[in-house]
Amino acid sequence: MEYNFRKIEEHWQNEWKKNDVYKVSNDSPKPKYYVLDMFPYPSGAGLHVGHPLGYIASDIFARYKRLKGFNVLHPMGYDAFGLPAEQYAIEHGIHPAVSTAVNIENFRAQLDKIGFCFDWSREVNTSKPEYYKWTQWIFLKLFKSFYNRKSQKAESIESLIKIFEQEGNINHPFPVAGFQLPVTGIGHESSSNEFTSQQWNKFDEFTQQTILMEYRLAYCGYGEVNWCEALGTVLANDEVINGVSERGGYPVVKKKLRQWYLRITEYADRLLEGLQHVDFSDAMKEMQSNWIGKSYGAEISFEIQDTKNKNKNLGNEIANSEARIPNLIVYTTRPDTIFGVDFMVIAPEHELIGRITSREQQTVVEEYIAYVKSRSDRERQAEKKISGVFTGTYAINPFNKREIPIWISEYVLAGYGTGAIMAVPCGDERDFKFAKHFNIPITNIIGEYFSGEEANATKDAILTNSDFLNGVVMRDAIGIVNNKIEELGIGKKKVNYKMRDAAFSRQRYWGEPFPIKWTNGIAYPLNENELPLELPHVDSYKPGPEGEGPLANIPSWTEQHLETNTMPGYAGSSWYFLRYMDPHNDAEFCSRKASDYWGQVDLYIGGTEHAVGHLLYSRMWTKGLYDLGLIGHDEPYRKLVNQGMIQGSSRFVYRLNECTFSINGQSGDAKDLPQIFISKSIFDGLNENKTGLIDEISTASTKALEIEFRKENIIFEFKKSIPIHVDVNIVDGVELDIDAFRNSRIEYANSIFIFDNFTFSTKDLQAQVEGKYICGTEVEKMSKRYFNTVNPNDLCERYGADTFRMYEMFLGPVEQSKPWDTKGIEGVHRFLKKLWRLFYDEVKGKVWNEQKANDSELKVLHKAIKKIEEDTERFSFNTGVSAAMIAVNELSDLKCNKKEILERLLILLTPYAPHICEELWHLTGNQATILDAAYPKAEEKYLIESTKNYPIAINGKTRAELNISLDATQQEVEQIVLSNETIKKWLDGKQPKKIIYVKNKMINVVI
RNA sequence: GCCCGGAUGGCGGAAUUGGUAGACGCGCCAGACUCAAAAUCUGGUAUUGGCAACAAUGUGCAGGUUCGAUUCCUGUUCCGGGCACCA
Repeated sequence: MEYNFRKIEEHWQNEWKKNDVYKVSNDSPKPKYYVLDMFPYPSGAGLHVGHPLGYIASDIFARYKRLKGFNVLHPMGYDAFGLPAEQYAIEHGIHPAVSTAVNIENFRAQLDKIGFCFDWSREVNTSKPEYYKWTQWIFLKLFKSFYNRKSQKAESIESLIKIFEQEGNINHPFPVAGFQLPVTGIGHESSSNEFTSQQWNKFDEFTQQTILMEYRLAYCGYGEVNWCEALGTVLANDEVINGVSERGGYPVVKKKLRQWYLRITEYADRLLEGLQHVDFSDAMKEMQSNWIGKSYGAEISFEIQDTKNKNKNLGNEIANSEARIPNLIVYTTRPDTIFGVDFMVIAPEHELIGRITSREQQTVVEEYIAYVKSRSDRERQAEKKISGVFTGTYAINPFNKREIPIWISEYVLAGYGTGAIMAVPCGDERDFKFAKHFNIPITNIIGEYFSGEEANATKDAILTNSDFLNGVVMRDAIGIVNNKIEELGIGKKKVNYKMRDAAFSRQRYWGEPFPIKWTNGIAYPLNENELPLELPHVDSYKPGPEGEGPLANIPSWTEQHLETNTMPGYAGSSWYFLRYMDPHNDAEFCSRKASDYWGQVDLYIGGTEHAVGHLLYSRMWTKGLYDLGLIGHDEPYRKLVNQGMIQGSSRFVYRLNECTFSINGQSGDAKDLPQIFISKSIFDGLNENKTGLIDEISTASTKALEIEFRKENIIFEFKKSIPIHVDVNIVDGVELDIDAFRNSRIEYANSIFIFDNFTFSTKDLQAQVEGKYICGTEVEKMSKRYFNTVNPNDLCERYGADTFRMYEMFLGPVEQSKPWDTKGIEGVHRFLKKLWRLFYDEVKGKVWNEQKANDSELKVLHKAIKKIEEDTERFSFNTGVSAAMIAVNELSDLKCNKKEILERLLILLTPYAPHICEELWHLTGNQATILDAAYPKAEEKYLIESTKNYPIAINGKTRAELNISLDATQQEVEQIVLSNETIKKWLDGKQPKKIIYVKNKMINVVI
């Protein structure tokens, strides 16, 4: 009886489906456990072997937890809105809903073959109205809320209105300090952004709503987008390459557009603090806290020398209001360096530029700003070339009244701090390089800590050239300066965050519509009973007139004054883990009962690429929903495991290029020439300029062509050889399947292959030649365009899902990135066959029996239980698989076919290889499914050892091995060791300095 | 440029807390079974020298701490992920 994996897997997949074995109830006496995979986008390319890595890991863990007696939720669904479907629609005219549905169907078929234990009755799809109704609903909740800094939580906007009616905004200032109240003429100073209750009550509705918008958690503002005039559309960052559009190569500039935002900055502190209560890797926590970027510093105000007005003919045309230029406010984390400031740098977007640029500098400044407009933030930061322009104007250091030139440079970003920095070249590398480049004199305030060759960002130096700070250690000076600037009223201490509010709108079609109507410039929410606001049908996916989304082209939409933006990809994925708990509820997004039962996701598996995007947004949504009392926990994920990427291992063939040939002196047409490929080692030889190689290649090619054309007197020449990607699926290891290659494309049909020893294969001669065509290899991203994708279904077809699952795990630690190589899968397949043979022999048939197990067999079993359980618990699935292999090898060696042992081994393996285990479980007489078997317990009594083979090292280098009792004392050990021949030889009659004996580890003799 | 990872035999990887570097698997070599092949089984396999015993070298590179470092520290190179509109 053979291991017929195809039959077994099909049988059990049907059986499990028929019996709804993966259906999970929200009502169970068992403890709950929630295992979640990161939400997949159903891409048209389908799954390759990299995708299921995390799903297999989570599946193993979910099955393991179920065996351990938990009620396990393990759902799957689709993050179905997204740019690729819309792009596909633009190119092929197929509605995104249609292509998405097709993709989902393929995706599902692929997943089903792998045998996952997903509860498909809970499937969600973010692009379905019954799902996005609730995305819109939550958006409205955020729209109707503000962040109360006093109570440190989200509260309803109604309660804020009440506060304004009673006390104005004295206790609740605008979240963005720079906000300017609209001038309403109702007894209000435009320079202040405080208002009283009386003022509030007199404001007209527009003013009131404009003010409230500044507080809402979901709000409308203005932001910059990548605008491509030629395409008339807004582009995503990855559609822009080096400042031009990916499609067409048209120029892209930044443009301000009305945008929706989420006020995630209000949650910065709580997002930071929450990291202390979740089980994420330190690297992940670090990435998130760096992204939030909380820093402590000071805002310092510098007066600006009014050179512009000074230079002008002071006439009466200068209105009073324009006469005084406001101060330049900089944010610094190092106020201690105030006397080392040699220049100021302001962002090219800085609002003061227009007012402070001197006439002489006008042209260069304008040119520079135009240049920067075409550059992305990332390009600006990554740029090694130093650039900038002087404004022609000086700021005044408030402490020593020194004149400080104000420069503009792209390395200062408008979005961070105040968009202006005080540059201290002796202490900051970037400032240092800038000063060197523009020959700005450098003041040294840190004495010998500054070499003059590079900046030194130390806080330990004793300050010099620093007026009242001379002799003070920098670290201490920070506080002194902070107090001083507050005392003098020239600045204040300031906590700053790098994180910005999250842009929450896209000028696209394929996303959730905003449930918002605009009337007289005021955004009004739709009523809850009007939800879902369904995405209307469109005929064209072209952008609207002013770069708005395609919805702006639909009269029935614009007539109702509905918002024309749609929500971004992360809207639906910010809360999907809650919908899985209660997926069919049409009265609520998720009942409180369901979310209280399931609570946090206990295990979340996904890639680090989501480290700061999805993970922060979903954490913020969770906190918002928690504040509003809609759920009972404020962190979505208790534990996060990051899976590594599976890279592709590409294969190359090496084609001769620019070939010419002649027959009997008559030159031939290049298109008649078969393509000629040289093996990797010959190609490498060419690159190393090995002598004579070209002749040998030409000779071999000529011979091959003579056979191919059945003619003689052929002269052949080529110029060079280039590597070409070849489909990895027709390469066995590095050996090309020549027939498959010839059949893959018409132009390859009569290819000629030249092997390492210069024998060759033509189409006709092939059978007579002994030789292998060896391909080159390279690790690249797994992608269709490199022909290195491997479809999991092909592997399931050839080896079975159980083999595929185990092999994916066996490749290495889940967290690590590694290249895929199909070659090793045979070993895992052999292991499963070996497991099968412990039960059934091809010749003898049934070999398992009901005999009593002996001690050595029990020892193998319990060792395996302990190891596999530990490894599974710590997500070390690769060593878990290897422990299973060891157990099967040892039981085979012991010729153990005893049900008493094997049955428990099956339970251990069923999370990894569910089909074969279920089959054997039933074949050995069990009626119920193995899915709910009880996980075996490792019993220590079978594992206790009395002696150990100790490595005996001389000066740390192992020289001998000795079996010594585990309860030996130091004296006993020394005696045994010193009487050993090998050790004596090394000691050479001398006394050892020391003998280190670490119980159960090792012994080291120090000479 | 900034932030976060990674690097160990021909290959994927193991070594869980500073304690025998290379478990397990692939590949390769040799052998058994077989008319033959496949499958299966047995043995070997880091490198160099040696018939062997054994010795030297060895965890990207250069240093350091330690009786002892793949593991800790400093510096450095290369590769991967992210950097706010890919998902």
